[in-house]
Amino acid sequence: MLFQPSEAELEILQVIWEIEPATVRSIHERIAAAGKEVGYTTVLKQIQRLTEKGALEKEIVEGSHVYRALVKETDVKQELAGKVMRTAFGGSALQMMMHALGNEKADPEELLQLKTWLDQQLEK
Amino acid sequence: MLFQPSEAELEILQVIWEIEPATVRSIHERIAAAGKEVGYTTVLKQIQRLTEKGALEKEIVEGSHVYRALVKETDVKQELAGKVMRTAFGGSALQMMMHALGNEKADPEELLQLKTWLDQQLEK
DNA sequence: GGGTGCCTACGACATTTGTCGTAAAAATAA
DNA sequence: TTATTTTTACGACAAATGTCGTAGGCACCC
Repeated sequence: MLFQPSEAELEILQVIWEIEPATVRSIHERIAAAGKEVGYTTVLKQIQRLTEKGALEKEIVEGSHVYRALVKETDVKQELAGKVMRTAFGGSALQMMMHALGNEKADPEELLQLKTWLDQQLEK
Repeated sequence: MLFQPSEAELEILQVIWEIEPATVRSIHERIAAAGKEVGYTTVLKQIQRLTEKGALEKEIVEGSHVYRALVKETDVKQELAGKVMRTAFGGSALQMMMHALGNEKADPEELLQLKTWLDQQLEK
């Protein structure tokens, strides 16, 4: 089974996918910049756990520790979205979609892109 | 903040939304029928916790206990889908969509329905 | 009235999560 | 070479989760 990160773990993974290879400090800074105030050692601990679980690998380059993801962003996200769709929306992408956009009026730009993608899918 | 059920809790909520008002036994049976083997008291415990948390209410009708949901299906699901969209897909419904359908070739029927809904959205 | 069974109430546990604090190790600055 | 500042390694904890086991209650059957 593919790796299913917890919330805090996913947050860290996202940063790593973006700036990989990353140091604990750089990751902590990103998280902080995103408005989430959490201690440095808290982030470190999560990173260590992710490494234990095999989702990250640590490499020591000239004394400093840098981390890289061992799980692919697409795979993890596909697993996540797929699981939600299956367990909460009976496997219906449409249902999931409607609930996701629900009340908030969807961004027109998004809708157009979605339409483009959809037309493409229908052609096949 | 809206109620955010854990996995096991959501599974029970789904059954209740469907057959409400429900008894512990009927819920347990549904879960079992769906292929998830879990003890009767396990389900009971989850139901009691959901009730404590205010997601369900218990009524005693002629000696037997029946439960009803106090949280709306739409609200809970909107919260869930919205949260995933925001935290994992940067708020992009399109991204979530593509990952959800990802590898598996999407069901044409689904895609058509989605298209219909989409066109409707675009008109507004 | 006593036995048999289903139901509910409760507590217990092992795990997982999210967060830190502290101490040891390393790297830097003085 | 000593202070000082960073970093890393490890527990430690409380809360949440998923699962049961056990003990009482009640209802029904003979």
